[in-house]
Amino acid sequence: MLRIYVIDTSGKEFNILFARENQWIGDLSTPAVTSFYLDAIEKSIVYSVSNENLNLLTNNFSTFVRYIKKSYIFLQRRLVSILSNTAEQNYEELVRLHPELIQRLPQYHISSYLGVTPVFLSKILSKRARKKD
Amino acid sequence: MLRIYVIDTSGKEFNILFARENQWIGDLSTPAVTSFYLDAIEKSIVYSVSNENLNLLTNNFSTFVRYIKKSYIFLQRRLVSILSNTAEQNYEELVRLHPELIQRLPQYHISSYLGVTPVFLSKILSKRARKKD
DNA sequence: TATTTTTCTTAAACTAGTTTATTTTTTCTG
DNA sequence: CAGAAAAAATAAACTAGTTTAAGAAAAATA
Repeated sequence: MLRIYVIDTSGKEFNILFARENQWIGDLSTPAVTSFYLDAIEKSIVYSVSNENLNLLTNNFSTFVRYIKKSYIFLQRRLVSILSNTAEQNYEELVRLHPELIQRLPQYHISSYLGVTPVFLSKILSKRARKKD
Repeated sequence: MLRIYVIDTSGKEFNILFARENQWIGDLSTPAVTSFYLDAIEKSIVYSVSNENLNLLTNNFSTFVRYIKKSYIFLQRRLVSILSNTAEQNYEELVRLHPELIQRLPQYHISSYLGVTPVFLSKILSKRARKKD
């Protein structure tokens, strides 16, 4: 399992994207704009595509177009969620759409993905647990 | 000038993207996922591309790839800003990167873009004004 | 220009989320 | 399996952002 994250000016990390088996992950922006870091959360076998080969793909096939279109939609959806929902709602959505991530990732990676502190996610979870009684 | 926005479950609008003269705007997601609305903020002349023609572009040329790549990077950057900055910092960034939007749009469209209430943006502005004395 | 409508500001009480510190639980390592 | 290290929970004091409501300013319209 891999993740892409950024570090903001205050040194805090934010997870942007996770990748599981057989998934593509990458960053299309030029390094100048923002620094994205790629990190293996679990032991992984990774194949990489050189920039030249990526350009060949880009120019000749619609695979890349489909990939980036999908990524775009995913990102857009995430932006909308983060703009319009509370962290609690976003957590529920994550449980609903990607339960396997919650099983597999340590809590602090989830909180970083949701854009809240680990402490606050823990609060959300204990509230959730109380509710289920 | 155009905008694309969503309406969340509680009926609140969030601006996702603005388009000025000679810019492309659109939504790639299928209607099933989320409803995006397109709205002209000022009197505009708009040209549209049919889905079939868009597919032709997509398959044969790299124009579309460049466009979507750029959009993706823009969106990603916005997500990072919203995750890691306060609304005040995001406003300053908007002033720095897109001052023309601030001139041109009513304040409530800006606040909706930043993901805060108009009331809170007004607070930010008055604080800013006090600082400049 | 007077009037109506829309946008913006201000204030006060509230809720969501942060920070820091301490304790408990879980996981890793010898 | 004991001890160390890492992750998670809890609490308390704080800050960022919301909500509601009322008034002021600006823009549109007659």
